[in-house]
Amino acid sequence: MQLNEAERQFKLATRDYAQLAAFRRALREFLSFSEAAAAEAGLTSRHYQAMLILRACHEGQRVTIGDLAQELLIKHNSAVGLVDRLAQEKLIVREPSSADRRKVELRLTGRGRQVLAKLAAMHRRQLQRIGPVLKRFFAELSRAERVGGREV
Amino acid sequence: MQLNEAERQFKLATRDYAQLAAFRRALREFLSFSEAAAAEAGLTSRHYQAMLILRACHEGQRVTIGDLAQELLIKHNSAVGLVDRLAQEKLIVREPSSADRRKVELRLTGRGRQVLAKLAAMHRRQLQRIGPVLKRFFAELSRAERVGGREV
DNA sequence: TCTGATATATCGCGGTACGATATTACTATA
DNA sequence: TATAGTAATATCGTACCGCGATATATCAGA
Repeated sequence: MQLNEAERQFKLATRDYAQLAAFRRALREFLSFSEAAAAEAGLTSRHYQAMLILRACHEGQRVTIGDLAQELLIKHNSAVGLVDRLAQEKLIVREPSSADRRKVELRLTGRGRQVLAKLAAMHRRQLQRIGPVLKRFFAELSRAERVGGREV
Repeated sequence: MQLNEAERQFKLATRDYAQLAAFRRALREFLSFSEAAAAEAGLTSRHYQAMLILRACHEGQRVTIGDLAQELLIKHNSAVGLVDRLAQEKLIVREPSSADRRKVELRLTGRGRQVLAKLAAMHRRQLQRIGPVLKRFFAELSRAERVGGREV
């Protein structure tokens, strides 16, 4: 196929596009799995991610709405809405910080931890399944890098 | 930290949650990068993904709206809306199929290919950057798998 | 105590995916 | 060549979610 100027400049051939497309496809499949798994529990993937962040932090540490926003790469007002939804589902509770009364600390409920445990286990298994595919992708990618951006 | 029933059942400790959280964080960072890169060109990440699919297919092959929906893991009515937006931005054109007049074949415009080439190159570089991180994650994950779901 | 910064909350908007449905075109069978 | 059934695309209304703008409460420093 005739390459256009930009494609020549960036040294991209159909094969490279196919490789990138395959990676994105794998990513979509994982995210789609995540949505479906969460949906089984009546949640969204965002809910799962938020709970994961709460559970992953060290004991004694408390995650605030601001922390959550920062970790999820969303604005704090978006995080407020997310926390509203999580609290409504009785997955987490808001606890006003005693040290700084502007802050709201978030804690998983028992139900939250149980739902999360199941979801986390499912995600772990799924990642173990797709791991080899992604490993191969990145191996090819770094090989291409060594020979100057294109396979030989 | 005291583990609840579900966590014991699935053999999950705080460290495992942290690992999963770190992976999701890396994913979010990549997706966020993708959104930002697309936004620079006045597009969304979805636009990029759709164009990537059109460009990745073998020469002579034509992607229809149904194909696009299937590849993007969205419903066909969602794909129609996406194609509307791409066509409005003059990134692709609709071409009624001569073989089956129900179908609409999609083709990248010159502008579409140029924009895509730049975005693809940026994504490729970003993936080369984050590759080592993800490789390490999957290595740890498969190591944990071999010793029975938990690090020793 | 005044001022500016910080943390959370509220409100309305826009984008996008979806379900339901419509429209057009193809295919098979009699 | 009717007719029924299926397939591909399009349309419409709805819902969710992230965001910008703004408000309110609290903290920290001069």
